[in-house]
Amino acid sequence: MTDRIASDRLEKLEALRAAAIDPYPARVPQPTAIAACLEGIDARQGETVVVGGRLGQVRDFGKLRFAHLRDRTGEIQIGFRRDDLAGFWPQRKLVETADHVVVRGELGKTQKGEDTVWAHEVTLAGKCLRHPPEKWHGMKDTEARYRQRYADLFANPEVRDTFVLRSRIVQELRRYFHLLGYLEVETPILQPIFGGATARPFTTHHNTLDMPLFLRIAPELYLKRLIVGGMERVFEVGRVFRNEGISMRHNPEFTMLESYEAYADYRTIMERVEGLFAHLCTTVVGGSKVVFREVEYDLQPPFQKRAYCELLAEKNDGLDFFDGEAVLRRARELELKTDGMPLEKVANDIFEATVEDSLGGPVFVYDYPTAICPLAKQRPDDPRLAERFELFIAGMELGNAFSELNDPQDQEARFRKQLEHVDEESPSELDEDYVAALEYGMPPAGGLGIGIDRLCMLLTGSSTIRDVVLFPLLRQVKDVPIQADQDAAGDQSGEG
RNA sequence: GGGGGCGUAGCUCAGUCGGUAGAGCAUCGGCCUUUUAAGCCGCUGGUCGAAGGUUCGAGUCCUUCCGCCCUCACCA
Repeated sequence: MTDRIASDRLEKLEALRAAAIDPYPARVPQPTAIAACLEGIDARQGETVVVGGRLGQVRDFGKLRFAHLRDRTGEIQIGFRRDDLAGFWPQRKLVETADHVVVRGELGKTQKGEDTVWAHEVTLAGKCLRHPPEKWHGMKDTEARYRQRYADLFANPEVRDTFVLRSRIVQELRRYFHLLGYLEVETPILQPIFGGATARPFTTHHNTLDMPLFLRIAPELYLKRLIVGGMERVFEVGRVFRNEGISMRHNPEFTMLESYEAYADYRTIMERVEGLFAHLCTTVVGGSKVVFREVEYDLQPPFQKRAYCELLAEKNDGLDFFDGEAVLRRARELELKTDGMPLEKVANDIFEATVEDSLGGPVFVYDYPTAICPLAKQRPDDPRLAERFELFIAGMELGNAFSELNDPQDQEARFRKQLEHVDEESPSELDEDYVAALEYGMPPAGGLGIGIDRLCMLLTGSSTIRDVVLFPLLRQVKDVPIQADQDAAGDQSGEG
């Protein structure tokens, strides 16, 4: 038996059909949520209920069998007694672990006092044809878990808990912005010019327009066009795509929150971020403390605030970001690449190499050098610095925010400067339409970007991004054992 | 892309020095009306990731390839 369709389960399927039982009926009795059945159950003994879900381990005593039934809301034991199930009894063994069933029965208890639905009518709702993962160890193989998340989800309940939590995090994040009067919007994912971040894009092509397109690396430039248009407070939660490496912190497509608020600056946005974390702590986390990679973090605002250049100097023997010679010297010490790179990028690499990992946080790192912030407004008192901050927690960059540059001439000049060092990560052309938008006048505004996946990692205690992404990108394979054996599985081709 | 590790039954895993391919669970058969990792008895189940090589003999040693994980690089 090398095929993954279990032959014994196929035989049962055929036996069911022979007994005129549809293993995949179009309609079944509508079940009520198991959690609702459990509510006040002690006062409801003998009440008839209908529950539905996937069948757990069956414990067979000949004329009596037990199994647990799980739906999205909870789990309850089902008791199958021969004397109550004259019609179903001959077929009882054709319905087994991992099948979907709907059971009509009465609420009761076992001799040991466990809440149980004593079945009077059993309807097979969907037959499972594959061997389910092992009952005790669950599904451990990480590759199989990611490739077959559907099995991971029912074999490992904590996986589902994580994604329920993720859903609630996003829901509460939306609610937080709605309460502040923000409007949720959607902007193009297919973009003729990519911008708003530094990253290699995915490329695609529109046939009818015969036009090359990029999958967005950030929604930033479109959202700020909306600020020009007078929408004043907008946010978007959406997928962005970066054609880069995969790691515990990186998936090629990930979810980003971006928000823009007119008449705000980066100080306002710091308050917004602190308010967001406070909101998430009370509504989702149930406290301000989270444990991530065995370290506890307290997310109670206010957060620590540290100046970028100070941190750089602290960790690098007083290094001055703007002292080119010292920067190159230090970069060589750290064995960082320097050839052909702009000095500010080298200096920032030093920052990332020496400072970031030590930022347990939560900490706002603020006032980044303007040279590495092409979309942020300069500090009026020191144009070398930009009004920008990033939020670090657990050494991870979780958020990025700035006072948005709204001077169209300055913006165009900075775009032109970017084009001097063209590489795969830089836009290939100047986004003239964005400059045109700014020329119509954008109010001063504060903008924010938060990596939702990383936020979820932190709040769910998941050490890898793949545990908060339902279907992380994996290399496609044709010949691993996970694929059904064509011969044994019959005609499995295509989905029509 | 660089470095390290791993891949054995449907699932979770052993497999010693190179010498007949193993266990538990699941499945199947038998007993059992209060179990909950049910229990007891019996059976079945293998392309040892793939290909090649060394050897009388390879799960084990060598080479190449595939996949996953970890780590570094880059980013959020």
